[in-house]
Amino acid sequence: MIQSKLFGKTRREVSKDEKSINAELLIRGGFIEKHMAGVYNYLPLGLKVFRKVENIIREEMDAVDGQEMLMTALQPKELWDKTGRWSEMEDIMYQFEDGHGSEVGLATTHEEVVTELAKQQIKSYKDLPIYIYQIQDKFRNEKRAKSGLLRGREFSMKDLYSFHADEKDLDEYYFRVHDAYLTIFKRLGLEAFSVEASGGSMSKQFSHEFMVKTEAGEDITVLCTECGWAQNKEITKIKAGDKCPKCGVKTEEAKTVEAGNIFRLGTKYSESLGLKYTTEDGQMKNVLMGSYGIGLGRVMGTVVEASHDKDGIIWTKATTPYHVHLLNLSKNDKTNERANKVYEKLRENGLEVLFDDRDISFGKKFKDADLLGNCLQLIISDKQSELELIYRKDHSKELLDLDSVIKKINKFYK
RNA sequence: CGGGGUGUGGCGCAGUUGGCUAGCGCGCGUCGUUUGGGACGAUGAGGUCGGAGGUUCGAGUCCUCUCACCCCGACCA
Repeated sequence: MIQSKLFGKTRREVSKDEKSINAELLIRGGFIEKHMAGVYNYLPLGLKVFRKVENIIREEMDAVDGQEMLMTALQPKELWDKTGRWSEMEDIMYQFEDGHGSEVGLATTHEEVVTELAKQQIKSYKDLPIYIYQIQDKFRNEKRAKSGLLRGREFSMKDLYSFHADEKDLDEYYFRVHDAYLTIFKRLGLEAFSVEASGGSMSKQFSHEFMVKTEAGEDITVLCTECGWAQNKEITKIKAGDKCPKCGVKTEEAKTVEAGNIFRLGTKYSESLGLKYTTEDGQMKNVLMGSYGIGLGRVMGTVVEASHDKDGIIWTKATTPYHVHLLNLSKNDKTNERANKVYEKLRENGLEVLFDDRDISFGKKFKDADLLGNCLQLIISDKQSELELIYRKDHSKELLDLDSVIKKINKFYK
């Protein structure tokens, strides 16, 4: 991408109302713009990161046999009345009359729709188990939107729903998804760990939340640094400083952000919506369900919260918008020509390149490159015939020829 | 939803006890000089001061209502 043509300019300052680190850096970098409280537009650069997050999640959902589909956001009141959640969720659900006298709402989550759909597809034990997911926008009228992408009113979420004949099968799959989630966060470059938490209104059993340590977090987790035991402070009987119930080592408390959450729903929704299947010996039984969510924007915001410095964002290898940010510091025709060739050559080698061709001072280019936070920067100037590869994380640098640069970059992302 | 705060060119801000043509910095346009860590000079464009109503000879400034946004809290599949 040629930076002079990029839709999305960097800014030196951001509205004083934007208090969270993720919102400030993402807005300053031109990744997102705020449309209203808790509602953000994704500009091309932001979408680039978003897609990378999305693809990793998609790959791992496919790997646990999830089938992707897309459900509606606009839904009728009648459906939600069947589970009682129309009135239960009236504070947080956008509900309105459609002008023809029907009451409709924007989905906060999709258990109702997916269960209705499943009723048409699941009739027999032979149809089970089955796993379906979608990546779609959710709407929640949060009383107070805050923390940039971490708590929005409209946000994209991957939600997976599983359907099972018995508890054992549900449990097995639940922990399979649990591990898939850990893989997702690891691939994204986030240090996430799973935490036992309340099932809330979704489930009587423990649910699991996937937490990332950061000051911007809204949750407090009590955890053991030794064996990985962790519980949300809301439910735990262990106080920070107590001995870990599993291994006896002292526990501690940490602020965390919940990047994902998985629930064993059991028969809660199948009962209220009448989702049954026929067993091998001809009985009718309720289907057991699980639901599994990850907020994509929240993940993106969490990466920024967890990985930045005074100069800007430091994207992880998996989330970097471009593999390399090429900075041409020269205004000399010959060097410009060289820069164009380097740009072409990098792209021919399958690399994603952001090329800063703008007619501005070098200082700005450096500042912007650090703010945007691509993992690697590549400098071309009159000063040297070689290229200078800079690692965003620690600003270490090395002088290389083009072929070596390509090798280095490929190795870096491997 | 309770408490607190803020709304003035795109962004950040100043604007005195009500007074003249509403300023400054950044950004943007044009011209010139600059080029290894947010350069400099010249010049130009850009505003119904969040909105509505009121008080007054006169309102960015005072009053009432309203909207939006931020912070703390409550809430949060």
